[in-house]
Formats: sequence, C-alpha cells, structure tokens
Amino acid sequence: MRDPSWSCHLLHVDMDAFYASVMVRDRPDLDDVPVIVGGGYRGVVLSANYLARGSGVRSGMPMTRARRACPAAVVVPPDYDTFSTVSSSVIETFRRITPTVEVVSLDEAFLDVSGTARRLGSPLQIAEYLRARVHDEQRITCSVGVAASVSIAKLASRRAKPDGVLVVPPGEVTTFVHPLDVGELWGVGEKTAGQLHRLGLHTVGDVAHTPLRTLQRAVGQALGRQLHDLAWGTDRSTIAARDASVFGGDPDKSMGAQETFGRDTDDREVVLREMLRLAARVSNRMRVAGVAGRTVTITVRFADFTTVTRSRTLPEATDVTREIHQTATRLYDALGLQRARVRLVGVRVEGLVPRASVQRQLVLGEREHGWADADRAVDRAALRFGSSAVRPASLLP
DNA sequence: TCTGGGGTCCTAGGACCC
DNA sequence: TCTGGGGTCCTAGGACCC
Repeated sequence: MRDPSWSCHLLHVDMDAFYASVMVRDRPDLDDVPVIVGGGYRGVVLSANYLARGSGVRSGMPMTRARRACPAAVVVPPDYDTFSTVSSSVIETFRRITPTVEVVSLDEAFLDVSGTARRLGSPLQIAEYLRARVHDEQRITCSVGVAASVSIAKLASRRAKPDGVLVVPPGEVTTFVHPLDVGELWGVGEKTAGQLHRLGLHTVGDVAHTPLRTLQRAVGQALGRQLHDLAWGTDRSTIAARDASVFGGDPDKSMGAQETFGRDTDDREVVLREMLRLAARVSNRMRVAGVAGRTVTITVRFADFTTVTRSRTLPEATDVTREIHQTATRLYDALGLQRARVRLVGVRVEGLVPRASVQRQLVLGEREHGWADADRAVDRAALRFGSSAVRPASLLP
C-alpha cells in the first residue's frame, strides 16, 4: 500500500518540553522527578516535564500555583545559553535533511521536504529518521506533524506529542480538524475561544460551517478570514527558509525590554532609574544590530494588573540611550500618577530602520552627537570588560 | 508572593491631506 | 455650506504566540 505521507511535503517539528528536557538530560538524579523550569520571584512556569504536567502544571502558570499543584517538583532556573546551543545543533540536523527550514522559535521549525523526499524516503520516513537523529545527537525527544499545509502540520505535531509522529494527508484534513476544540486553532486564545463559545461555536467544524460574514462580525475582519481558512485546511502551504536569530532573517520591527519589580513601587525615582536601565539595554541592542527607531513606547503595569501604554514618535530615528530615556521619562510623567503602585515598566522602540538610512539633522547638532559618541564608548567598554563595567552614575549601586 | 519577557499583528478613532 | 471618499500617520489598547 502506498504511504499516505507522499501527498504531504511539510514537517512541523516541535521539541517535547524543550527547556525541561534540556535541563534534566545531564542530571540522572532528576530522571523520575517532576521538574519545572522557571522560578524567580513573581515568575511563571517556562516549561515542565511530563511528570509535572501530570499534576496539572502548565507553562505560563504562575509559579505559586504550580508549586501548590505539584509540591514534589524540583524547580530549576532556565539556562538560555544552553537552550540556544542545543537549538542551533538541532536546526543544523534539520538543514542536513533539507535547506528549506523555517525556524519559528528555539524549539520549533517547519521543514519543506518536497526536494528530498526521493533521496531519503517518504515524508513519514524522513520524520522518523529526523527524530532518531535528534535523539541520538541531543538525547531529547521531539514530535513531528506531517501535512500539506502549515497549520495542519502544526496541529498534527501537537496531537503526536510526546515523542511521536502524525501524518494528516489532504484527504483527511476535515475529519482530523473538525472535531477539535476551537481553542486548538492558531490565533484562538482564551478570549476568542470564549467569544466563539458564546456564539455556540465549540468545534472547528462549527466554525467551518459558519458564514464568513458572521465569523468576521464576531472576531474581526482578519481573524474571521483566518479561522475560516484554518477550519478548511486551506491555509499557507509554502514556507520560507529563514532563521529568526541569524543574519538574513526578517529584520526586527521593534526592540524592547521590560521588568517586573520584586515589589510594587510608587516611587518615581525608582521607576525612572529602572527605565534608564531598560533604555540602555534596548539602545545597546539596537546599536549592535545597526538600527534606529522613531517611536518610543512605555508600558506601565499597576498592582491590579491593569496596563497602560504611551508612545511618542520623534522627528528623527534614534539609537541614543539618553534620547530614549528622556522620551520615556516625559511619557511617564505625563501619566500624572499619584502614589499608584507600579508592578512593571517597559521601554520599547518601534519603527526600526537601518541606522545607515538615517540622516541625522545637523541642526540638532553637537550635543546629541556627544551622547551618541558616549554610547559607543560604553558599548566598546562593555564588550571588553562586561556589560556591568560602564553605566550611568544613577545606576551605580 | 497569583499572573515573565520578547515579540507581532489587528482594530479603531482622529488628524490631515488630496 | 450641509456634506465625498480615500490614504497615511499617529496613538492606545488588546489579543496572541513562543
């Protein structure tokens, strides 16, 4: 009998409990123990192994709740350097199979195997080969969805978890997706699922049989269209070879940093000092990437979790710490807060363009150039002596 | 000790311009 | 002088994804 995966050309590969798997693979003592990656004060679960998930632990869950749900769990802090090293190796393994690899995140990628299927066998055989290679080389497992469109492959890999493969050929798409809950669809989170449920739409099949107009009235123009496509499996079927973290990928449109305080604060000086730290971090990343941006946005989250944003578009794109921080300060002061308890602040620069394309107006002149020069001196010192070597006076301990 | 941090995209209203 | 449509930019908020 003919292997049904021959009618598919896309693989979606998803590492199983990636962070948790990486953290425990060199620790035999954690083999049969529930493990949660996360921690810190006021944090959330980044990843949990399947033993911890068995107790109801989910990623994104507040750590306090996770510890209550699974008191026996060992909590380990994340090690991002190791995560990205392992991730790069896994991607390399993928690229040895096909050059067309679209990297979604550290633990997820799409592969187009239409060019390699003859050499290495059917897409299903390639999926099994790939899983074996990853396991041999990295001692962690992954799951693979095989289909003819992006979203079906992604749904398939989720159903294949953990440590499995699922093939959904085109002829079986509707029988596969229609029974699923609407919440499984890409782009449907808690809010949209609730909205759809209120309309009496619970399964993907319900969505499929709802007129496009009705859908769009309920959830908006774009999302309505998208859900309609997903429900019939008529979404994107091609991928673009790209790697988010490497030169040649899509350029960033914004860069930002935010931080939750260890304790809520109503002290303007504390908030502004934090914003300076964030502005310095962001502008340094911008200069390393060789970009500048015109719109500065701040985020302020209060103790009750309500969140506001304020933004201001500058006449000229900038990558200068002082300009970003000054703009952020003005935006913060314009909020006119009186003893409001602040939980988190963030600074983001949007509308990024290559710095080389920015004509800095000479009239703005010398002073600002002075600050830009200072930034570059700080960057050089940070490169040589570490990022804590040089910092604004107000950030000295 | 409820609820991180990095992003992207969409919507909607108002300003402004043609 | 009783009323047009686009298009673009800016701002704020919201939803979602990993």
